Amino acid sequence: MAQSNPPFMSGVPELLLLRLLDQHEMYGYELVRSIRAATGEAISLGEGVIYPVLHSLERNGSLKSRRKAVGGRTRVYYALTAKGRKRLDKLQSDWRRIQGGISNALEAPSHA
Amino acid sequence: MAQSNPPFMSGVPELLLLRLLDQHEMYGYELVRSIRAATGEAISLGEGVIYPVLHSLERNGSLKSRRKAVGGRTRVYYALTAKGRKRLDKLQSDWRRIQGGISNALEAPSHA
DNA sequence: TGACATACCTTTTAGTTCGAGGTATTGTCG
DNA sequence: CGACAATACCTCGAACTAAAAGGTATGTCA
Repeated sequence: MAQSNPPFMSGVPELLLLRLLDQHEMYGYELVRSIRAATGEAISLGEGVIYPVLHSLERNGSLKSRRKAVGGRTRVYYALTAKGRKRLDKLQSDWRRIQGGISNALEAPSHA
Repeated sequence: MAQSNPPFMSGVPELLLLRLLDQHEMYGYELVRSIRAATGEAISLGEGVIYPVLHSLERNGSLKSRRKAVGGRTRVYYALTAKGRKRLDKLQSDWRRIQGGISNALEAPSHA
């Protein structure tokens, strides 16, 4: 099944992760819940989305990670690098451009 | 090259086409320019995007088409069906949900 | 004639989200 | 003590789709 290309979601996981990690470092499992909370339950991303994106962002230098043992469990905390902050800036401006463009289009009168 | 997954564009071509055709019938080549205009130049979609989407929307019954000869040239005009209008409603509400969720996330204070 | 705009179309490519599945540890409740 | 939920990490395969480039043909205008 795997509805793989849900409308309007492309790039969203990356934007949200970078945005949340810009506030403070977090680990994967925590991010799953933070995304739901930060978006007011509007967007929910599974672990199968979060972890791959986290890994690819770390690979390309946007994030750095450190392991931390907390109460017997090991957590992998991620934080933004300078490159990650630049990437976030770009994504945010892309988002605003597209969001604005669509707003323009939707605001026009219907079935004129 | 074919930058195939540009951020934030998934579902956008379909939404814009349905939205513009909800105002009045149009043909492909015209839609290419209308999208640029309607979005305030923020979004530009090539014919290689428009035509396939038009065809798939017609195939699934969201659009109906009629050929029309205009000044020696043939144009294929597309118009929304009832099903297309329902599809537009759904996409618009999906868009608003996601757009709202992202707004929430972006509005929170940075690097707390 | 040449060049450009109009008007239609297809093929190939890239890549990303998603669900499902898998492992292991800790905490909780009866 | 045993069972189960929650925590925490991870991988894989499938489905979908936007984009670029390329292709055809006609009309217009200098």
